[in-house]
Amino acid sequence: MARPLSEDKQFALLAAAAELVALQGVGAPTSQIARQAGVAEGTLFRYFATKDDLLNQLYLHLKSELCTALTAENLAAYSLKERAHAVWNLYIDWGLAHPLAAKALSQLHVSDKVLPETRAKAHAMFPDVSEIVGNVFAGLSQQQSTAFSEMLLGTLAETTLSFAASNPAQSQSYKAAGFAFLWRGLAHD
Amino acid sequence: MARPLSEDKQFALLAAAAELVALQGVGAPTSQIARQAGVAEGTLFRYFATKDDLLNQLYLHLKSELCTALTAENLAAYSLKERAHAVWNLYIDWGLAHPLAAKALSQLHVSDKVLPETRAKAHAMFPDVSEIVGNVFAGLSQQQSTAFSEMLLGTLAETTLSFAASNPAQSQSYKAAGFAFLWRGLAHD
Amino acid sequence: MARPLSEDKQFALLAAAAELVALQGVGAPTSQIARQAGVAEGTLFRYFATKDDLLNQLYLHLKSELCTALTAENLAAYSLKERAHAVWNLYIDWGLAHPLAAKALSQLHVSDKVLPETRAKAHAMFPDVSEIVGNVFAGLSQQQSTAFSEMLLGTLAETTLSFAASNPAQSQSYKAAGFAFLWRGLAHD
Amino acid sequence: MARPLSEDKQFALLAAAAELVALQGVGAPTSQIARQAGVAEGTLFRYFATKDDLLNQLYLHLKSELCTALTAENLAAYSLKERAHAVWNLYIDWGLAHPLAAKALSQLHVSDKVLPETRAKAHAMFPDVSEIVGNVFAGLSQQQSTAFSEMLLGTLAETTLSFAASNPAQSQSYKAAGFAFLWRGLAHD
DNA sequence: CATGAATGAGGATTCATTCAT
DNA sequence: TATGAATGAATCCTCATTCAT
Repeated sequence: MARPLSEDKQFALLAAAAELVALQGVGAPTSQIARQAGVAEGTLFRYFATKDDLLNQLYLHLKSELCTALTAENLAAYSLKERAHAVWNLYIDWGLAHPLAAKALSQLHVSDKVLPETRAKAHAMFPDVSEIVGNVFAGLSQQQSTAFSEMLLGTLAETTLSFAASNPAQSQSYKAAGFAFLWRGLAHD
Repeated sequence: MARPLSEDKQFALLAAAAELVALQGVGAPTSQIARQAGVAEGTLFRYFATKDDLLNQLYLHLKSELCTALTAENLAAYSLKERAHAVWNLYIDWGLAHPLAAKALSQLHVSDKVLPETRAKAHAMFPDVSEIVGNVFAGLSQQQSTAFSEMLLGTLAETTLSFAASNPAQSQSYKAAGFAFLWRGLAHD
Repeated sequence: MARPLSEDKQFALLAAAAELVALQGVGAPTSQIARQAGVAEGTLFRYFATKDDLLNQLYLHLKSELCTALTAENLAAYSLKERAHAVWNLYIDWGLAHPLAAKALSQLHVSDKVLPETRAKAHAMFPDVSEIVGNVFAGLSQQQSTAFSEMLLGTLAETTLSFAASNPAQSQSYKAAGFAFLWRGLAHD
Repeated sequence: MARPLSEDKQFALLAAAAELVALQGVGAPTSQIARQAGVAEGTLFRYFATKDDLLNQLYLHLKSELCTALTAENLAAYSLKERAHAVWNLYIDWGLAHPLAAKALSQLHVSDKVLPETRAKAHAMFPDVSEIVGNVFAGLSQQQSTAFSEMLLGTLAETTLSFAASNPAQSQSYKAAGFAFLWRGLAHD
């Protein structure tokens, strides 16, 4: 076999895509992504069949990195609220540590280039949070309530993150405020 | 001296832009927007200097329509919570009644084509909600708390609206659930 | 109305396309065709939706020019053979007078970019030659015989033309030889 | 010293090229040809210096296969017409038996990628048919007449073959009709 | 010798904007 | 003022060919 497809290059392309998507949105040109990754434009298309494919894989890649960050600690010994709070903090901290990744993710979140299948795959990566989100809203099925709560959790975290990232001096306060809001909203205790 | 350019055409262009931005995102071609508005391609640029200008004006236009909807009723006589709930319902109902406008707005919300000045202008249109959002979060100034709460309110409403619009049969339940979540999160009573 | 779509430019594009298709085949780049026509590359796509569309329209255009050449004279007064011979000569003479057009036509003839509908439309432009092609071949229906004979006539003319064009000194001899071959082949008299 | 490159692979590449050129024209990508042949992309270029070289060798290869088919039988004992008819039938039958080869050949026939030298080499493979094509056309030298007649023979056969292949039920009738046309055209007896 | 990853020039097409009419 | 033809830079993607493994 000749040279194998380099994981380094694939990673470099994803990293370059994350950065440029964060800064320019999903309209970032493939030519710039390739240049930023240090490869020829044609090379990008050996790793990703189309630009849309790249965007979908980037979404999975970033979600998977986020997922890894969230499951870093073993929280089994803690109370529900403590676990929830720990995961919330891990999320915000991940976003603060990787602002471009977080920004790229929020761009992809609202892009119709990311297919429903991809979103489903990404969703499946995350551990079950139905315990955390808890209550069933009146008039909604268990499933509908959970999906709705999960989405609220996600958008709350994204908003909190953007405030925390914009005001580094207050980031810890926004982080705490966001969790307080969430936890009350979910009507625990 | 009266405005020399037809207000009808300006309005038609904004309406066309709203529809196409809702369906295709901010990448919707100006040529299609012009055609949908029933004017020539070049005419669009007599009403809006650039495409970015059109997008910014569209943002203001939609925000202003939303604002009008929210201030339709005189709520002075009601309690704080009743007023808040009424405004929440007016928001969701406006979104359900004008799904394309709401969708366009959420596209513009995340677009970097909409300038900070435009966002500030739009924000200034809305009445003060500091009373409604209430509490000050620990570690944040009054101003920071209010800005944060307002943003949480906005994203909550947007998320609620998207669920309500996708499940018309449950739209009332989502609307109620969203408000319940918000009100608890804001820690009133 | 602003400037109308210029017939001159459309014609220039078709002429440029004919020349470049003749010299380089249907793979001739649109950028070169536009340059040769003296217009910007984008302009080509205002006159022809796609390159394939251009090729199909070019086919019709050239066939129509050929058709015009063949029907220039009123031959009603002549015998069948005289009429056939006159048309044959008009064909070869047209090809000798417009070698690039003839060459382009033979490239398009074998290209799968030219759709069956286009071929049908072009075929319909030509006057009925069933009288000229005459006989029915054993085992074939009238319709099959005619289609077959017409095609033989066409390829014979194309071949004759290419020999005549390559040997200008003998062009009249090839022209006569080709007709002699055809007329005997068709088993008239 | 034996040839170092595998004849199997060379043959597989030619066969793959024939099929893809038949179906897609000379624009068929080398990568697809290689894949179809079961070898790596780069391997193709160890057997053929360039794509054009491959196309020229393919032309020779197919012409040689055709030539073999035409000289399969010993026809010395038959009359001129019988021999001519037999060869004609062998041609058409070969084309019906190997439709992709025949289609590829007609694509190559009109392609300017096949060099004059290649065409000359291919022509030299075929036995002399000057006896069969017979007559000298008025105004043309013996050599010119023969070349012209040979070309007419070739294009007639190609046209006949395409009709026969498209209408399998009538293929024998087209085959006979084509020969009748040719024989009369050549003005024998 | 075989492989297939890497390359980058080139191709068709789109689109915001200008300007002649 | 309204029009829409004209523009050409920019975009995504293809592909013949090279060369490291």
